[in-house]
Amino acid sequence: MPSIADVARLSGVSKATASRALSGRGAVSPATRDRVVTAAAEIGYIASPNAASLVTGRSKSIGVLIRFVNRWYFGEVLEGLERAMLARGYDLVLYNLAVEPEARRRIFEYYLQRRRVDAVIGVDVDLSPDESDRLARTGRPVVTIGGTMLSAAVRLAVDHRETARLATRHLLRLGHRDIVLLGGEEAERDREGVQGSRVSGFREAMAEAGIADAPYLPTEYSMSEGFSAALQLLGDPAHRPTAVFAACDEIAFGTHIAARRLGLGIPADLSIVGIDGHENAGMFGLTTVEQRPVEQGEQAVRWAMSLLGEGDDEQAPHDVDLPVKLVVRSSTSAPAR
Amino acid sequence: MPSIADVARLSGVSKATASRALSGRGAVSPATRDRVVTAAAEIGYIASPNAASLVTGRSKSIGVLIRFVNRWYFGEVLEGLERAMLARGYDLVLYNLAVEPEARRRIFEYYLQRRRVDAVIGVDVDLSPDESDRLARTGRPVVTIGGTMLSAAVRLAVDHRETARLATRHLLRLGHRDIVLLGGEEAERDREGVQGSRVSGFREAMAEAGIADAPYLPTEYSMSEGFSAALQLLGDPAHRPTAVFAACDEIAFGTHIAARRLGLGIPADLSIVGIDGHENAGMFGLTTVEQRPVEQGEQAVRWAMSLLGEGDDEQAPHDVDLPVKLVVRSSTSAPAR
DNA sequence: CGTAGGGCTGGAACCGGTTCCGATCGGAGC
DNA sequence: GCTCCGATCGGAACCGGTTCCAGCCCTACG
Repeated sequence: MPSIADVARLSGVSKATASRALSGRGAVSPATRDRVVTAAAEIGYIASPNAASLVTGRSKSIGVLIRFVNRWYFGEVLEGLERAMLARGYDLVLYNLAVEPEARRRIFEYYLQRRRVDAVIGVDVDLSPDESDRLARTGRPVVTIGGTMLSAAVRLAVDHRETARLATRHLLRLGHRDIVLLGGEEAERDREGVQGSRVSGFREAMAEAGIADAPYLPTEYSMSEGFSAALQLLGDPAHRPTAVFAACDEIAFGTHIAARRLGLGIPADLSIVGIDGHENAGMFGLTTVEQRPVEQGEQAVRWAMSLLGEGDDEQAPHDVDLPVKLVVRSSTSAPAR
Repeated sequence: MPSIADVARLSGVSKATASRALSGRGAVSPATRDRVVTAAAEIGYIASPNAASLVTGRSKSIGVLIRFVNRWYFGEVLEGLERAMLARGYDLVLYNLAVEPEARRRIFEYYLQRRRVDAVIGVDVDLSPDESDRLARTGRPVVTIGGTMLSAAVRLAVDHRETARLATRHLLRLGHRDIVLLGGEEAERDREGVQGSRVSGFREAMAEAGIADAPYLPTEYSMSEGFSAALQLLGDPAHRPTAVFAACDEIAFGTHIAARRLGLGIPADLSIVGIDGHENAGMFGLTTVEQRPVEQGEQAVRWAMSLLGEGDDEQAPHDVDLPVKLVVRSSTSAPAR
């Protein structure tokens, strides 16, 4: 492996000038810069970021703390993060928080402390005050997409409350009154304070329409859980709602399948609206409130770069509202009768 | 940030002894080791792997080259990789190959060359000879799960041909003769040479039963593509097969949904068998050949460690056959009539 | 009692970069 | 012609570890 000393020798300059020529910092005459650069190319020299990090304190890598790694939304965000980092010369170091508590502790007490990453990006993770504190003490800039991270300098988030209102109002406007929210897991209630949850957005919109305490069924964010919950909910014809608001598209898919299995036509007998903009939404003709997870990842990297002083000098804001968009397909219509 | 010099000073020894005491290499008296260790704990010292990597050449991180990051199988493997690396003190550096060619080139020509990772694990990636060569020249040990990587020292792979045979024979044994394979994308034919593809396993099993040139429909490995392909395949009652062998579970799900939409009962009018063991297989009652992607990831890390000399001294084999298992559920039965 | 040998330890070199500081040089300004 | 200044460059220190090597002490053995 060629080192910068080899480049220096080959181009007849000192290590110092070779470093300056290659990094672009400091004054070097155009002629010598040329010589150094061609020499480096000739022997295939590539600087070791590890060595550089010792003195600069920058390792050209970013840690990603992610809530899951194997769910649709997270895979998409990860794709965006990866792509954006790759374009800027940064490595992505992955820390999955969906592990047992002991392993999670090690992430905060050991991995994040060993000055390996220049910044941390969180993806929908909820940190305890202690974890947040430990993260803050590393002195690294922190960006987060959703979740609760007290130590984040920049927080990107979709307004869940508003998103839920959008979806709910769409159903209300079509004439539905008997709507059930599927989703809104227990845990989400804890996050209420931060941004407002999907549950409260749903209930607010319903309340505006004069319907108090609109019902919801806690469900995990997965197709199979949505399926079983929907089977239960829709099984009794006497108490069947005319519309289901699924807290994510995968729940909506499960609901869709359950409904058809029960012989219900969609949207004839049941309207369904989801949240996410999942790639399979089109296949189900699902009306949904789209978010753009890949772009969310890219944007998170943009702000992380800005915090690291590698950005386009835009001032990083503290809070960014991520856009969502209602996309109407064939799964919603006015209720029968 | 405390450095090893701080630890040394506090415990009254030299940097050299402190290093020996903490790393466990070299002779240190139990008494001084104790002093050093407690001093380190007291000031919260954590060694910088970057600094250590300079002299040891080991950075305590492993690069993961992955074909996709946002598909079920890959998310599962990633989970296993992450968990296993975390347990052993290694960082996971992610390189997603599902990027434009220019970015892909940079991964091989730049990122993998900057001696950041100690080893590379590939997940179902097909490397060009040039890419393989570049990877080999880094001198890093390489482990791969599936795919084609010439430079891999250890290759874990399910026997796709055998897997397809298993699934096909299951259908044949139930009495099906009219079976169509959904999947077997174009690209897979190129990989024929390596391990035998699902297509050829299917055809061989069919040929054993006296059916030559059994039909298959190239389809991308996704639910929505499976859905449209199945709609097309099953739409014409005159040429409808009695069973579909889906090359992956997501295609099987799509087929399932398409079949029911066409009013077909499963398994009454159509049997379906898939491959993967997807978490949603249970929901669809899908008969499938299970593989264990999380465990595959864990195993890949085990062998990488072994190649790095951190393993349990087992000799790393060159080829490992990953186990699969036929799980029969309600989506298959004898054909009607 | 002398010596060999082994256990422990510290000094110093080193890994591969970056950056501080001082030296050199050439040209502008007087 | 002399001074001054800025551009350019090299030497050396430094980042935070690891490891080579030499030296010390102590014990075992002849």
